[in-house]
Amino acid sequence: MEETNVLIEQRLKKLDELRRIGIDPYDGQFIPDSRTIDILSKFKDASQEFLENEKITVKVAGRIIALRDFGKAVFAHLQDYTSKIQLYFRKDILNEKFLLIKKLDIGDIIGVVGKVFRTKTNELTIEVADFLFLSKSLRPLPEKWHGLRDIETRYRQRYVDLIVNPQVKEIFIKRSAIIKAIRDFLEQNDFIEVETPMMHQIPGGATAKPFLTHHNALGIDLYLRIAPELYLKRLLVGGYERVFELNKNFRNEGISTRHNPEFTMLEFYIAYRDYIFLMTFTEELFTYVANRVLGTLKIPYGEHVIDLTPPWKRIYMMDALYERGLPESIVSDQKALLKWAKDRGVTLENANSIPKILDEIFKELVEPDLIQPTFVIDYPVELSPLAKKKRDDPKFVERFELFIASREIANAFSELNDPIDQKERFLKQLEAKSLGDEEAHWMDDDFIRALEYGMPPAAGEGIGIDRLVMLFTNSPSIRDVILFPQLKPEQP
RNA sequence: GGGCCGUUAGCUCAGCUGGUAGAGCAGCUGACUCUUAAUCAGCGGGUCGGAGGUUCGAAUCCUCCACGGCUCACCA
Repeated sequence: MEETNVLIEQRLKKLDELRRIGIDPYDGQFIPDSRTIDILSKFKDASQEFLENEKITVKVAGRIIALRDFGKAVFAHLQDYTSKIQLYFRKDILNEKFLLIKKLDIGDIIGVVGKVFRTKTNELTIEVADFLFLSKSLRPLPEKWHGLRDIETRYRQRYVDLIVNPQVKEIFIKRSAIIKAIRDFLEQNDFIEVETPMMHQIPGGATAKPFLTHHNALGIDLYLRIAPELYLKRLLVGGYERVFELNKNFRNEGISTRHNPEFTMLEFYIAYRDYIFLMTFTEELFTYVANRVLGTLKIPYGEHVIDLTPPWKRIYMMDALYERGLPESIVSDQKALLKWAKDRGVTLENANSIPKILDEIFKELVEPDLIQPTFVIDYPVELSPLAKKKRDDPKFVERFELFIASREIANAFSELNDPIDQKERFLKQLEAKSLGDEEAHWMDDDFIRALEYGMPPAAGEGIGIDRLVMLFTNSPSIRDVILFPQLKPEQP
């Protein structure tokens, strides 16, 4: 990027002038002893008299974000990771070093040594006794009131967004806290965290289109994983009874406010439990995280207030459909079902079977109303090739999806551990694949082999972490909770 | 992929039915030792997203393209 403009040239000139008098503004060594937020809170109530007597000297480092020049005195604001504090430079204190302030720009990173005092307007300020260039900024920052608004620039140059939009920085701090809380909760419940392959020879564990890559030395194609599920279940076979993995999945599909091609997923598996157990466990997990990160169970999201107080609503998928007026008498009559759905404006492009039609009806007529946390229970077996069938109704599986604010946040089921049933389900998926269903599951012979050694009965769940963070930070787009969302290249 | 909207100075934005580009902030020069949207005086800064077209004349109208946003479709 060879772009130059007057502003950059002026800064390059200052850099050159500094170097000519023997100052390399990238070569500074400085270890701060205070963070701005600690100074501000420690002396929050200290009077100017007290500060005058105590002569408290601090060392802080950070970025200059405002400069006000008065000739023989200069005010500035310095921002570090925690907050920002005012600096006061005086010619009669800094003497010849005061001239260096002419080379200082908004955006520069400096280290400062000085005394804490209060200005006439009562603002805690550092009277600078000495300062050091730590990094010269060559590009101008966005202006101070409007900041950086342009969404494209905010995503492409997130570093600038983070410098000038403090609320953006807060979101990612919160994201980190959420993930830490999840890990702590699972570890308190005797789970261990594992890492399974991200490069799969057979992409499995979800219905989705994978990314394809190639390993040169092995001479084979590999797929970026669409889910870790089948590997985590192999670990159940191996004897781990509580495992989780919290990391990226990759799906070669559309990008939207709810989809990024790489996204973060929590999957966890627990032996000797079923999906009913997981509903309560999920309520506990969410309330633990919400209490720790937000300090409340009532969280604002868009125009709604989501109440995470358990127990959450539970409804059978089919009952939800009947509640919307679907006549029970037509659910096994594909033609009648199609007509009923079409009459209500449901789009049915790929719905070529009864379960898929039901799924479409559900998405269009039920999901939008699922604002408060709701477990939707028991799905048609065809939609869930890795879940255990219901004992009393083999057309359905023991599965729930958790919806909050009309979004699917979690998906869980009692895991299918019957190798013969699993093999048949895979064969059915292969059939669908041969009929053109690009996203049907692949046969995974090694996974069948693992099940043949015996997998304990278990329950497993996946939680979309990005969507969870969206919910907890009141963010309308997934790009607001992913530091570097995927975009098309800038230059063609 | 479809529809709608957007792209003008480093940033935030004006720019009417077509007449050759503006403001604020930021920057530069100068004044100013308690300001905080500092103030005052002066100055510089543009491939108007790109390419074609219409026109005497295009930031403005038309076409195509690129990128982005929202939305629908697709999709956990």
